Amino acid sequence: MLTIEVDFGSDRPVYRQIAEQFRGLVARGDLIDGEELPSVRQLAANVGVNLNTVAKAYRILADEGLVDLRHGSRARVLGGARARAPEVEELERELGDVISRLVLQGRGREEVQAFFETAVERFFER
Amino acid sequence: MLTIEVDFGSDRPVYRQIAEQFRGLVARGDLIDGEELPSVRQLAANVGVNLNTVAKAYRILADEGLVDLRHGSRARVLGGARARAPEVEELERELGDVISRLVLQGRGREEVQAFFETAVERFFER
Amino acid sequence: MLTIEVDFGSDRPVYRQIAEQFRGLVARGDLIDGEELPSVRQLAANVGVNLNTVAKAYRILADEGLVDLRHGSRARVLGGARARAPEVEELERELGDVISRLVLQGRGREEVQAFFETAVERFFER
Amino acid sequence: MLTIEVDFGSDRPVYRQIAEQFRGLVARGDLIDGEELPSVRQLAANVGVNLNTVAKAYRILADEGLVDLRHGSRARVLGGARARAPEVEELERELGDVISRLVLQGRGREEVQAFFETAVERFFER
DNA sequence: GTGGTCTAGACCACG
DNA sequence: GTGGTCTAGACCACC
Repeated sequence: MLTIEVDFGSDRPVYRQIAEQFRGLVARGDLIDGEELPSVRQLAANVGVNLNTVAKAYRILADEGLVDLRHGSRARVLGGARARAPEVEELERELGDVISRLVLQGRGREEVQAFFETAVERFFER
Repeated sequence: MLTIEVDFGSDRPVYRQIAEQFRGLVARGDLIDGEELPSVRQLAANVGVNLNTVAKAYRILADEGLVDLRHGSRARVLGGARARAPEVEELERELGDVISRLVLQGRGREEVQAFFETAVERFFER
Repeated sequence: MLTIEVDFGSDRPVYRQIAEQFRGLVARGDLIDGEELPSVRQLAANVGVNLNTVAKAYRILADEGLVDLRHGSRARVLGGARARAPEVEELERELGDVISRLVLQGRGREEVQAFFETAVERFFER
Repeated sequence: MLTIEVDFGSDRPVYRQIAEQFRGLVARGDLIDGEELPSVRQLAANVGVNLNTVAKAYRILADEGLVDLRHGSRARVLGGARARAPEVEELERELGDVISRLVLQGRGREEVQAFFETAVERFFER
């Protein structure tokens, strides 16, 4: 069974946390083309959140083109998935803020680089 | 004059966008110890938002230890400031999601690395 | 129903008065782990202040780690809460000034002691 | 020369910090009946604040009946000074909040008592 | 003139 | 229905 975990203490909305985790699973290849996602009810019960919250997460993934959502049948991962809008600018802005915060912690350029490399390794080698 | 820009279409609250930009300016060294920030009213007028919205952004920066906010005088950058630890875990999670999105755009490991390196360069060499 | 009272004549801001009273209720154990606070709107109406003023008070309590503030659901008291250290020095200074004022009212050392003991009793035995 | 110190980082207004320190000096008997306070200009220069700020502090002390303020001559300590309004309720409220904050730090009744006794000792034995 | 507080009221995000 | 964001605008506290 898939492990989805939610941090209720976080200020990131629950539905985003869920969507984000599925995005990660698809990006990593842990969920592949045609594979079924848990049903909304099942996942909601497992995670301990409202049905609508899970439904909202799935809708986001569908909007991004990552899953195929149909009435009556389970949500399925869409294979040749290529995320929707390029949104590169937003990613750049987001990265920029991460760098700022690392620098304000007193880290220099090399340390920031190292932090990034570790993150990439962790992603690809797991 | 300082350039602060706000995207009203974004879902990130305006006050956060403002705080984030100042954080960047301080991290980059474009704003240094003791330097004055624009007055709340001035900036609010320039950016085209309400006074309270700017005030909220300044309050965040003050809480992070980046600026000194005092009654009756302009807000000033705090020099030896080391921001309130922004929790490394959150930065890691945030980075992880950026990687996911890059991968879902079809980028491979090298391309992700390159994207990060470009971001770091852009930050440090400007 | 919770009783929160505000003195509009005081020079202490209303939002602080509200936060202070909740702090007292939690410290006294009148509000315990998991218990719900009144909704922002409800309390605002009861006390006769604006919604934002109450929200600001709740935000302070959340920042101190005393309550859990979450979108869509009521604010709740956080149990194992240990408030953000309020800096002992400040408490000492504050106490020092209270002593000065008591002395200037003509009270001697024993009377000051008695005043404090009464305050402690009142706190713990109610 | 009198030592008055101001913490610009504090959120307590400077004029109050100054008034508070004089109040302490009078309560402790370090400043006695008829004794002269430094001139507004002198003190302002020493402390590094605006003339008006010191003047405001002196005005507060005068309003409390602690000093005699006259045009043309130095401010003098008033001997049989008995602070103005009894304000006992405010002192009680203030003490109550100090107790709350100590308790929220995890201190029990005895520890709170001890904290208070230490404060009283420090005041009277210095 | 600076930042802070508060209001009334609209609209959004979340669960 | 909950808390969050933002506005327009008034008034206060501080220096």
